[in-house]
Amino acid sequence: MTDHSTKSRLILAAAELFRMRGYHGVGVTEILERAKAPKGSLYHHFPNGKADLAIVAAEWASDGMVGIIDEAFREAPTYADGATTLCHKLAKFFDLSGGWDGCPVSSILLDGPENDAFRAQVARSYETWVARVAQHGTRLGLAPEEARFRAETLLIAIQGAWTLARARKSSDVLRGIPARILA
Amino acid sequence: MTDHSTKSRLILAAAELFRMRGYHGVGVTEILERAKAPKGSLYHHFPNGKADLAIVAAEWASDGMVGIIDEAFREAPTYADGATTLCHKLAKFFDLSGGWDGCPVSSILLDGPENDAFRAQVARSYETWVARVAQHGTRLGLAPEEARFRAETLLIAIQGAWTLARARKSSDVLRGIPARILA
DNA sequence: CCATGCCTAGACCATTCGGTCTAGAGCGGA
DNA sequence: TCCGCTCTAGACCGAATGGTCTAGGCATGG
Repeated sequence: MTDHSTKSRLILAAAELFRMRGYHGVGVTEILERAKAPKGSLYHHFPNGKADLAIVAAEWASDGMVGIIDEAFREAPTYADGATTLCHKLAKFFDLSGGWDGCPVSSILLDGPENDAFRAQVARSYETWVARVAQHGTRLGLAPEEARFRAETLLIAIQGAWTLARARKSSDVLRGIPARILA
Repeated sequence: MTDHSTKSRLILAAAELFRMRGYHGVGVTEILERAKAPKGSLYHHFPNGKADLAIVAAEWASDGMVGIIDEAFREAPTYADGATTLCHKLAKFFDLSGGWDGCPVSSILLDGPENDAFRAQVARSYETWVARVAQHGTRLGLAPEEARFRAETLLIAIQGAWTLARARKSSDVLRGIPARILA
């Protein structure tokens, strides 16, 4: 995905646009324009068109989130430190996007076709994120059960805060999460 | 809105459909079919068409949420009891919808046109809900500041849990909120 | 130096989109 | 009775939608 191949450009463009306006809010031609690719390329790389592309874009975005989680926890001395860093990193990411973007993963959920493949993809992403945060938690000394419980709480709060942040056009609520759930 | 006028039917149909598939995921003709109304009626009652209707539907849904909040807290002996009842009521509502619906308010946010009126409407709804929960909190003995803080935490958690519930097709996570934030 | 893939290119298509417009039903008041 | 107004009714419109299809560029391997 770091390369500049047509396929990569399509995935990147799709992820960016979907997280701004959701699956149905973005037209295929708009994705093509942003990726500077013709229609033929899209349907060559993604035979099922928009739906295929959306799933792959969501997977890519989900992997990105895993990367951010790892970064946040890598040098954290405690679980609370890691969680706090994560919230701040996400707030920064939100600010960079102009205070509007959502995560492509849930954008697809809320907006995509009533397709079980879409729903399942989102569920899988959540599970991956929770597992990853929990893994860092146990590494940092939490009991496995407690780590899992706290990881899920953290991700629930992040998801809710992100939505509120969009409504308010302010990332403050993301930065405020640690004060709420790490008391 | 309890009446069966054409206008009411339009609002209800729009709210139901938007919360299932978001603003762009629903066509005007589909709303018309569900409401059993012709196009002329829509553009008579809502001169700006779909956008107007969406705002009004979101307002209506927001009022419904306020009603649920009041119901949950009306006979609650403590804030924690009220918050717990609220989570269970919402979980039941989620189950009734077949485990798929989101709230129309945030569906519009994530999906609607990049229109500031839409964003502002969502922000207003959140503020109303937080204020209402906080009001019940102070009535039940919390200090105003603490009530506001805990109300916001509760609504953040509900928002996040709702999204996760949709992904998992299970309302369990909504019922589990009290155990996470009322510790 | 041509043959054989992969990939790009974009014209083209049917369908659906949100929205406009004219016509008239139905009703309350003069 | 007939006017005037609100609301219903749906034909109709241009634009945009997602998707298909044929043609050709261009590299690689014989």
